[in-house]
Parts: sequence; structure tokens; C-alpha cells
Amino acid sequence: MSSFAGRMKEYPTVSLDRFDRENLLSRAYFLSHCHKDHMKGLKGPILKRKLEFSRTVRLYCSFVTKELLLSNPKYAFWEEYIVPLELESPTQISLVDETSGEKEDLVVTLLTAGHCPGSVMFLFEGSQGNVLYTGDFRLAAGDASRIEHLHSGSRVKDIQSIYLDSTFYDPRFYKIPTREVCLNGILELVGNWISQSPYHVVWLNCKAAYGYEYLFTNLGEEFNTQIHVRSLAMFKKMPEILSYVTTDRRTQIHACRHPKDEEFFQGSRLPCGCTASDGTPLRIISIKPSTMWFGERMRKTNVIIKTGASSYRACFSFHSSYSELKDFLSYLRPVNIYPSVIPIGRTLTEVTQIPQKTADEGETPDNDENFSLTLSASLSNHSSQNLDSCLPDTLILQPEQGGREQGDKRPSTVAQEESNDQKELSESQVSSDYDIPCTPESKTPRPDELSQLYRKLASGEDVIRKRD
DNA sequence: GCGATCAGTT
DNA sequence: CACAACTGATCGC
Repeated sequence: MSSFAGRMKEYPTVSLDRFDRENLLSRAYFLSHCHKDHMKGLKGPILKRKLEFSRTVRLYCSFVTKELLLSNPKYAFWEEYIVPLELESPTQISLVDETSGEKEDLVVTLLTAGHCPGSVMFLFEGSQGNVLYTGDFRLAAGDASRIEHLHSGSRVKDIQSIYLDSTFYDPRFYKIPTREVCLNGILELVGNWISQSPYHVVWLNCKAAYGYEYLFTNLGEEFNTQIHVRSLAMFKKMPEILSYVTTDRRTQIHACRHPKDEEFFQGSRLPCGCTASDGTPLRIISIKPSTMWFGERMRKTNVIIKTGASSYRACFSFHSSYSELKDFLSYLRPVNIYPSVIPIGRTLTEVTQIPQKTADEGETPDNDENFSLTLSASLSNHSSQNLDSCLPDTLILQPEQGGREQGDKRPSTVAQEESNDQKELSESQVSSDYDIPCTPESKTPRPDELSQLYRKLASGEDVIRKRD
């Protein structure tokens, strides 16, 4: 789960993967991929209202992410405000303060992230240096060296900060078999089963999320078949996926789902029924893709585990392993690293916090969403050493002063972001509605209304309707 | 009735 | 087995 609050220290007037709270004030939005935990606030009525008034605020994402997003009617209102960008195409974006007219230019480049269809990393280049926001990603060791726009000639660009998918930043997850190794294990298991008879079928027990599509296309290609899924609508403009999926259940490979499938369909059942169209009972095995990891010295890395008479787990990961993350970081050598998630299992060591906001500086929302911390604030000072030794083994959140009660399940540590010029909104304010001026006859705001709206948004005053 | 949030589950 | 999303309870409007 991403716990990133939405803004980067270097370019605080843009928001990424978060669209609520203070992100409502941003001049531009970026969506790295279409998973719901990166879309918080994206269907919010306040944001919708803001877009209707704005001439310059847009959402930037890949073409595929745009398609996936708009395939959900709840996000349809974004259509005219999305600017899809090609991968590997540096694009200049003007960040305009619509109140003052103040303008800042930023160049953004989308880099493939390998997490799910359409997933990208954002490389920002501007007055505050080069910053890489990875979103969620899975890249193999050595991949960073093959990304052109991380280089300038033959040299790696100077990276001020990386906002990192730190899901597996823990030595416990040292090694995760590569995509290819995992895929080959699954291909072999599926092939051995479905070749026995037309009534031998497999059910891929996938979570309801994008990211398994390359599994479907590879299986479809290998066995010259299609995979049964619940809906094709989201892929209708993606022929290379669409051609490998079907809603016709007469196929030997299924990834269909049913709301109650976990309870009833484990092992030897199928969400779409357990008999063939001629009435013959199907012979079903289930394969659950899930993350498997191995220690540094672990030799045996079996990517398929039998979990029952007719059920298996197969290795599959949406995120880079520890060693892949270390490889990525030691290649790019950023000055700062900001982890995007609370580490799983924390037994760890060093960490450097960015300066904390003091408790008496106005209202600080009491939540765990604004945390942000940095490891090794000065990696660049260690240039003569092996950088790997400068990277902390693990990440840990530092205890907050006057910490929480024991038994509180939330992270016991919250590092606040540095205060920006923009005023933070308190929790109660955020849940209220903005009282946005509007011309009754038309959606078009009068010029003074627009300027008034943004002045109010910027000041945090009067915009919030008071509740009693 | 809708949406947000939380705890629990897979 | 560790991720992302669904379910159901609860609360507020």
C-alpha cells in the first residue's frame, strides 16, 4: 500500500498518486498506474469542481493508464483533463498559479515501470534538480542502465531524489525469481495439465487488479488459446491484450472471478462452473500467483509450490526485490531516497529524517498519511566508497516525540514533510465542501471568480464552509 | 441512499 | 505468506 502523501519536496506544486487534502491545491496531477491505492481522492467532487474552473490543471499519465481509468465510469469526468504522454518522450509542462500568473516550467519523462499495464515512473527535470518518482515498479537488476533518459550521453544523470517503491526494501526479500523464471514455471505446470485432455483446465486465482495481463498473453501465445476473464471492456483499445482474453468459458485456461470465489472455488472448483458444455465434469487445478522470496544465500528457488491435492502457488511479483532495489539505487546514486511505503516487518537500522515540523506550528492532522522520511541524506558524500555500503539495510520510521500509546496499531512514528508555503488543511476542513463561486447560467466562471477561487484555495480561508 | 473509513479477510 | 481489493459495519450528511 502506498503511503505517499502526494507531493515531492522539490516540486511541491504538483501531486502524484494522491488527490485529496493539500493535493487539491496542486497545479498539475500525475497518475503512475491504475491501482486504487494510488487513486485516493481521484473521484472527489471538489477536484471535479476545480477542474471545471481551471484552464491549466491537467492529469498526466500514460495512454494505457488513461484507457484503464476511463473504463471506469466513476472517473469519466477526467476525460477532457487528461493529457496522455508517450513513454520516453520528454515533455515540458508549465505549472501555472492561476491566481498570480506565476509560472514554473518542468520537464517530465515517462519511463516504463513494469508493475502493471500502463505503469510508469516519472522523471522530473527542473530548477530544483532531477527527481525520479518510481510509483510502483518491478525492474530487473541492470535495467536502469538501459533507460536512455536516466543518462546524459554515456553518464548517469545527477538525481537529487528518488521517491521509491520500497515495498520489498528489506533483506528478508533479498531475491525474488525473475519474471521469466516465474513465467516458465507457470507455463510448464499449465502445459503438463491441459495437455492431458480437453477437460483438464486451470484456474488462475488472480486478485482483482491489473498486473497479470502479461501472464495471460504469454499463456495464450504458448498454448494457442485465450484466457477466460470476466470482462473485456477495459482492454478494448489494447489489441495485444484483447486478443488473448475472452468471455467464452469454453477454454482450458481461466482467470475469471466471482465475489465468493475464495470460499467456494479453491482447489477443484471454477467460478464459471465445473462442467464442460457437454456435461463432462472438468478436471480443475488452481494456481494462485503470489510473491515468494529467498534469502541472499538461498540456492533452491522453486517457483511452484503444491498447496493441496489440486492447488498450487506460483511465484509472481509486482514489485522489485531487495537486491533489485539495491541495484537500482546504487546505479542511480540519488542524494535522497524517500520510501513510499511503510516497511513490512521492521527490524532495522539507520535512517535520516527530513526536518520535522514542530507540533505547535498550527494544526497537524493526526494521521499516518503525511509521513515521509529519507534514508542517507548525503549519499553523494560517499562517492569514493562502494555505495552499497552506504545504503541502509532496511528502513524504519523514527519514533515521534511523545510517541503513541502502546497497543496503537498505527505506525508509532510519523515524520512530517517540510512545511510548504501552502497551508495544510485539517481533517475536518477536508471533509467539508468548498464553497466555490459559480455562475448559475453556465459552467464558465467569471474572471474574478476564478481568481477569487484560487486565492481562497491558496489561503485556506473562507473556502471551507463552516459546519456547526 | 451515498460515500468515506475502518477492521478483517483473502 | 506480504499486496491490493473486496466485504461488512459504522458514521455522517
